[in-house]
Amino acid sequence: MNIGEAARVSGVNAKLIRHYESIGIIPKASRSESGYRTYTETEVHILSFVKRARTLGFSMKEIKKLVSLWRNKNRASGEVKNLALQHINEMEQKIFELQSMVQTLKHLSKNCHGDHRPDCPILNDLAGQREDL
Amino acid sequence: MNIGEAARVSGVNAKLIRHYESIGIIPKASRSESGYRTYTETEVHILSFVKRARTLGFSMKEIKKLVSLWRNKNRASGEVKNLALQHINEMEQKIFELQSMVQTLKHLSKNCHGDHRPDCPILNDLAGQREDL
DNA sequence: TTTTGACCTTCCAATGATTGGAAGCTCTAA
DNA sequence: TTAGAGCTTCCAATCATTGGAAGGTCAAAA
Repeated sequence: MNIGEAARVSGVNAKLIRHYESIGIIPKASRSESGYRTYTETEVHILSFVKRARTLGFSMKEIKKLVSLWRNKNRASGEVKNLALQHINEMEQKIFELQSMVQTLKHLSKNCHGDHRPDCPILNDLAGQREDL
Repeated sequence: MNIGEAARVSGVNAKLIRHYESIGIIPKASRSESGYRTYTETEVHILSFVKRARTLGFSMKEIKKLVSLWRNKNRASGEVKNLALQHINEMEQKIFELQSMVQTLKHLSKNCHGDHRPDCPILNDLAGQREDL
């Protein structure tokens, strides 16, 4: 299987597959006589694994760890769980921050006429003139 | 006021102030005889404005727009409001995505022993073996 | 007066994840 | 044989920020 087909099957585009290989996320692909990368089902499986982990918001650093844990038959589930729990915490923190920003901006927007008039509570806030919240 | 003091007052570090100047977010600072950047209250005010907008999650591109709207006395509030509303939508979308990831990962973690045993639902999911959700 | 140390300057590189393009080689089908 | 799709490598850009190196400037202490 060439890189193009591996990309189609795994859902990770060819450019990214080469990149993942270059930074050591996935093992180096074997090559055909002419130098083309060739992939087996196992390797495409790893690519799908990476794709899924990205969908779940893991960083490439974390994914590197997860892939190695997965490839290690004697892995302990504790390490994986810790990684997941830590990742959940980070995401929940991020959600909290975003919610706080949304709340502030919604409030400011509600009080902004949003027409041709120049007075704008949003700009006023940014300029340091806070209104009561 | 030198860049160091401007950084202290505005809360934007010196390195970043130079960077903001170089990409045109803030106007070029005037210089002392020896070439040091000098800042007035007005310029520090702009820096605080940028800082606050970053806190609210605006991109530098959006902030560039906001700064120019702010500096333009004849600005219409409509444009600012649209920018804010669009930004709110993007953040809410991001929150939704994060919440979905958290939900999935929490479920998988709950069913993971998290000990020395090798069986791990999190890895199983990543490897493509979805359990019922 | 010299020296120390804090502060300033510019420039270049790295981060993280991905995307883009250029230049060139290989394969397949017409 | 040639067109074009697919592959190769390498280098650069994105975004916002941080880091370091190499060197000039300023104020106060020795």
